[in-house]
Amino acid sequence: MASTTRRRSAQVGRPTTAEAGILAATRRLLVNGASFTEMGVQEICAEAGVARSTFYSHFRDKIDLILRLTTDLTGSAFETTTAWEPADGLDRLAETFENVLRIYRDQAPLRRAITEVATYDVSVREVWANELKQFTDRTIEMIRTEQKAGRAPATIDAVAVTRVVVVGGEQAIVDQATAGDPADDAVFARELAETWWYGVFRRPPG
Amino acid sequence: MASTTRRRSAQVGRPTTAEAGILAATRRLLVNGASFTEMGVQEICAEAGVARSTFYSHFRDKIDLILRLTTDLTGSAFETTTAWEPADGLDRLAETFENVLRIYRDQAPLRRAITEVATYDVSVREVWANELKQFTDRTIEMIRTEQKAGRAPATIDAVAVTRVVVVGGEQAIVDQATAGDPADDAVFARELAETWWYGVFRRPPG
DNA sequence: CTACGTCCGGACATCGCGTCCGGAAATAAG
DNA sequence: CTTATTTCCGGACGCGATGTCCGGACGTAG
Repeated sequence: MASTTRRRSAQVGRPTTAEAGILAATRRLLVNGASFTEMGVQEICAEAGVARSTFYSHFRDKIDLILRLTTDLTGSAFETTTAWEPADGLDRLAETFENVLRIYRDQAPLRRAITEVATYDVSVREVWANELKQFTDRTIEMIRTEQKAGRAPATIDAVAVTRVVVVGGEQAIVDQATAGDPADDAVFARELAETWWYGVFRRPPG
Repeated sequence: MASTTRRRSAQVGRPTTAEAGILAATRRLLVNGASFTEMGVQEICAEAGVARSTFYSHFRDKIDLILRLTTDLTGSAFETTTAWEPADGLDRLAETFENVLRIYRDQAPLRRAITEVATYDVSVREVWANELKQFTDRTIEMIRTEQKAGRAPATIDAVAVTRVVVVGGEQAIVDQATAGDPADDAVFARELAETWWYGVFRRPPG
């Protein structure tokens, strides 16, 4: 419980508070390739130079920790992608994916951890699905607009194709960011952009 | 150690051996929506009506169990997809995806469990990646063939676009199979097929 | 009957989790 | 300086799950 009469310690604090230390240590361990599921609280605390009991006075459990970490990557990638719209054209779409890929490379370990936990924990899965939802909604809207303007075939099922685009695209980007060579990022981004462009937004009329 | 003088029991055996019982029980629990990571050995044995010690005389640990389960879905989906080739055209591709979706719906719980464990266990991840590899290799080959025949643009980077197609496509199918309405399967399959067809195999020349 | 293989049931050590508490250290208020 | 308050340490505790081990029951094949 925070005091009402005192300001919280470490106001501009050099002596990094334990909570921030734990967050940073976890990120560090993830960057080093550790699996979040398999790393213990003990291990995290050792890396943070903090007592194990201190961990539990800041986080309810490991799920709470990963959820707190999730907050850090709100926006960024989503903002980048949602800035693009069909009128910007194919080249700008490829550029957008290249930027997203850059962001994903930075955040890769953390994103990996989140999807990792999301596969078996409901609360994390829900948080993550919600992050994707805003993106899904926007894509559906964009496709419908293109259809009304006659630039995309009216026969496209916007909802179904959005599943292909968002779910599939996200996974492909994650895969490239984790397993692919950074030198190939530009080529990959271009291919992803062209596939979507000619396969969806400018698909030839049936 | 198996006897050399006696044949192994249960040769055609009705009295279902404990091992098969455990395998079946695990599958049953997965179908009921349980998370493999979160279900204990105790739980599995209770469902199988088997002593916990018996589990360990058949499986080294839970990873061994999931690996043994993986064997069950060799082929099937892969065989179905690799049967298709570009000469068969768009309609047949849509049909193929519909079939794959049917298979995935049957195997969904097991596949979910495997990808679940694959996110944090190396051995499972390797086995799974190897399953996908044969599919990846074939796709790259198909695209190159189309390029040589002048039916697909020579500018396509076969390796990069295959990542988009295989990794992204697999995930989209899994998502539709787990979260999508079965009634929408045909529409989804059609959209996936058209996206690939016009976005990759028959992408307009740059 | 005997040898063998399979399974049960329970004991055991071990480990990680989450809780709890007394006390040290640092810091701000009086 | 003294005191109150916050933060953290360090360790104890109970709990549940893991993986190992063993004695013995049971059925079956020689």
